[in-house]
Amino acid sequence: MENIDYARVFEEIADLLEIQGANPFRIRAYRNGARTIETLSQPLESLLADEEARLEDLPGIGKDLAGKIRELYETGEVGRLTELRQEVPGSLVQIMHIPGLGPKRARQLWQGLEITSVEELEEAAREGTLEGLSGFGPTLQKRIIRGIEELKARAGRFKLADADIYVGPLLEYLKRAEGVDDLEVAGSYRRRCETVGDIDILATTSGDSPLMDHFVAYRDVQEVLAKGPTKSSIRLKGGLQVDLRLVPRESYGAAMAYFTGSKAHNIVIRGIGRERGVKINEYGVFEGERLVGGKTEEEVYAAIDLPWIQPELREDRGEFAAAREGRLPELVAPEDIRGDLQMHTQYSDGKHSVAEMIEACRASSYEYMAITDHSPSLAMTGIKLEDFARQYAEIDELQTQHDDIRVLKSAEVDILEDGTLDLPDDILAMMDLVVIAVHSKFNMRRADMTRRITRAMAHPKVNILAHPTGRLINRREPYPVDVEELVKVAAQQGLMLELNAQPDRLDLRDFHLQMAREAGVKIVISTDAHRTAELDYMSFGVDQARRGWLEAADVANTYPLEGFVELLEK
DNA sequence: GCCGTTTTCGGCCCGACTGTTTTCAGTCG
Repeated sequence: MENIDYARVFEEIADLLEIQGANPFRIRAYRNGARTIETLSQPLESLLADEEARLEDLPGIGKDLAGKIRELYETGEVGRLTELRQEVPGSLVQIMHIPGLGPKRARQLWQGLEITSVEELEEAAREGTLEGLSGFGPTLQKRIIRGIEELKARAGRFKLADADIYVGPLLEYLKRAEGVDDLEVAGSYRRRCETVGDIDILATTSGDSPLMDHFVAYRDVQEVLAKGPTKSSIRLKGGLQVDLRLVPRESYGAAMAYFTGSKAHNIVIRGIGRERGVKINEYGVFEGERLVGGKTEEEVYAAIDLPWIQPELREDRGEFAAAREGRLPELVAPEDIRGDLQMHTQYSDGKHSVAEMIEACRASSYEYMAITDHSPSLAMTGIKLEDFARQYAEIDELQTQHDDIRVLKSAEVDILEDGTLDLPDDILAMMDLVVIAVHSKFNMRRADMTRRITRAMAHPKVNILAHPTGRLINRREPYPVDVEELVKVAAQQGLMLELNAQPDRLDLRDFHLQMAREAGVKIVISTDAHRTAELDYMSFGVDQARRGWLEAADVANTYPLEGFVELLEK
């Protein structure tokens, strides 16, 4: 099992304890433990195998949680969780994750109306039988129905970052099977979509390879859904479905193109093929019955007189015209990134100190970085007003110790309801750059929200608008806002827009990035790291940027320090 | 349930806001 699977067990225990009304600090201890495991830089199971390593040395893991980790490792389950599931219907956990509902209301539904599943809840909400429960007014009922609809729409889809956790080790395992030649993931995973439904792996083998047997024998298989000589399907313990297809070598490129998609992209390919008198399918390129290509993807595209198109662009969003006209973008790559422009420290809600964040950025060979703690209006999370001078003095002091990285003084300044900024001008004046963002009052009307943000963007000190739509993948819709207008204002005022690389934000969306690029607005890809390990989220930001057609020149933090600083001047 | 320059039990991050009520649960970061 992967670390995330261990973390999920602790999260589930925490959820069930919460419904039971257990001690909140005990609940938090489980969540802290889950967090520690999830952000561990090495596989928990390699620690477990290491005699020397002590789980109890991990932060937030004591004797009890360490015991439960070992129990899960050795037996595949945790007794306490099994007990809890008997005491509290496990399906209440799903109910608890519907926006507007929490542990108390989940328990209320269960004990008051014997509702234990999302289906029962939906029926009750639609029939209005929730009225009888105190606290369940008409607004909340509507919210519940909407929440359930959103839940269904995303059912079974994994965030790319979560899928990544499973795919790496699985591929490594599969490559160890005898006779495996090619092995690659296709599908939305290869296109680096923000979420993936399942994982499609294609392979070619030589001789009598045991690949399919090897595949279904993987240690993390929950269920073998199908097994045949050319296609097998498994469900992993984490719930992710993986299909493995064995294809003939001469069809590998055609199959790769076909299974990478998108569907819309493939339809265009086949259509152009038909115009030119060739048939293109997952087995190859055919003239009549004769196979004339398809060993590589290049051959497929060549059959319709086009250059190979990057998977991230294959959405039928202009890539065919660009390919025809020789103006496919040269997409930004992880190694182009020279700095990270949003991160938090212990001064606000970050886990690590300024010094630790600097060390981590130096380890990434960045040339520059910005410390952007939350402004004070975020209750108990934001940095205290009087701490800015102290933090900036600390940065100055640390800066004297390093000439290989420039530490920019900044803050993630909250945009208040009226579009003013949450910090006075004398504090803003101390900063090298100013990042602004919305963190509260999401339910404004679209026009009002747009005006609120553009007013904040008009402040002369502002450089970057962070996570411009506020959406959380699978959890929260974007607040209503006119992104086109934000892009226009950014272009007019020489502001940059952030592409937030947190795997559950990836905000802006790919098509917004394309829009910004066309308007000449520079994008910064920032991790918004709240701990050193999260600086690695940069790669997900780069994936998203590539889906948005961005080249290095479109991304401000690919510029050398001097060039980046010039971009700050408006 | 974890943690500790407190070694043994008390502290652990919480305040404003919203929808619903009339005292509270859930949501933000």
